[in-house]
Amino acid sequence: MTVTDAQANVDSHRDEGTADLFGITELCKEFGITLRALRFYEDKGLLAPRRINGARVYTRRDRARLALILRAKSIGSSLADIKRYLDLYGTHGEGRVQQLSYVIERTDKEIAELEKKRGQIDEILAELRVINATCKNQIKD
Amino acid sequence: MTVTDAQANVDSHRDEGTADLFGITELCKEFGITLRALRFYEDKGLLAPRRINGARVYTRRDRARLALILRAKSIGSSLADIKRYLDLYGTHGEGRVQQLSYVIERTDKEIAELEKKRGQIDEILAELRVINATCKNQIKD
DNA sequence: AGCCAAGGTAACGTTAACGTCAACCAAATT
DNA sequence: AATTTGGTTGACGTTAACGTTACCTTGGCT
Repeated sequence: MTVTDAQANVDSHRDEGTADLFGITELCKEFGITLRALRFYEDKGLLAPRRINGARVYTRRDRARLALILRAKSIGSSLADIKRYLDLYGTHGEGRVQQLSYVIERTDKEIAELEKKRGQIDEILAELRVINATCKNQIKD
Repeated sequence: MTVTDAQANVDSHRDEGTADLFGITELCKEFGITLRALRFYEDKGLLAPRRINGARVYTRRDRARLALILRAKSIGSSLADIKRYLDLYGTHGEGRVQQLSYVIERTDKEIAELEKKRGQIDEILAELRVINATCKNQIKD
């Protein structure tokens, strides 16, 4: 993931183009989740796909949000956290100064927390590597 | 967290010395968890403190295990995962070759998963930093 | 002896994140 | 026309990880 990739991801959150559209089954298969889960995220306000004749239709923007939801889930964030998190996308770009500074403040905090979490992972990794190395030494004799 | 620290942590999992002992309230306050939670971890087989006259008495080993439990929880591991995880500590050192290679295999897998998780965090971090920088640019005008 | 704080078990309640029906609709196929 | 396919909304069930309440026990203090 390069900086350019990250920029592209962020950009796609602002995309509303009708170019690529996805059905619910399509999206579920792509991300390996169930229909129920995807609808559940919508109930919780994490997604708001268009409706065509009642059926859900997802844009690239929705798809990007879903990707973010799943990434955040995989590192242990709750859906409630993720919702607050998602609100940071989309509103920036044309906001007033007050809005902008709020987003800056929020992202600063989120960044700090994520870095802390990464630190926890590194600690566990260090311990696991010690165990791993110890075993390999033992087996060498 | 240096390599030496990690080694010390792993070592303390093998310590059974009666030197430092802790009561349940003491331990709970130190780690900021409730009595219920600590007892719950015991029910789930993550801890097995000594009993003195019915009351739980924790050793440094138990304390180290608890620290690991909480670290793992903070990055989104379930208690069931953590249990399997904890089994990697303690059995290595005097095991037979078969046991040792099993531990090596398991730690290899866990390490891979943690590194993947770390990658997910880095991706989210990259996106957040883009948003953060964008806002700061906007506000500069 | 009487009491209280700290500890114990047992059992029910709660929240998050879905899974699992059941019943319905609408377009496409046979 | 009937059926299959793919979608919809409830509504209830489930699992994990505790919270909460109720009710004993025990060592220490006065």
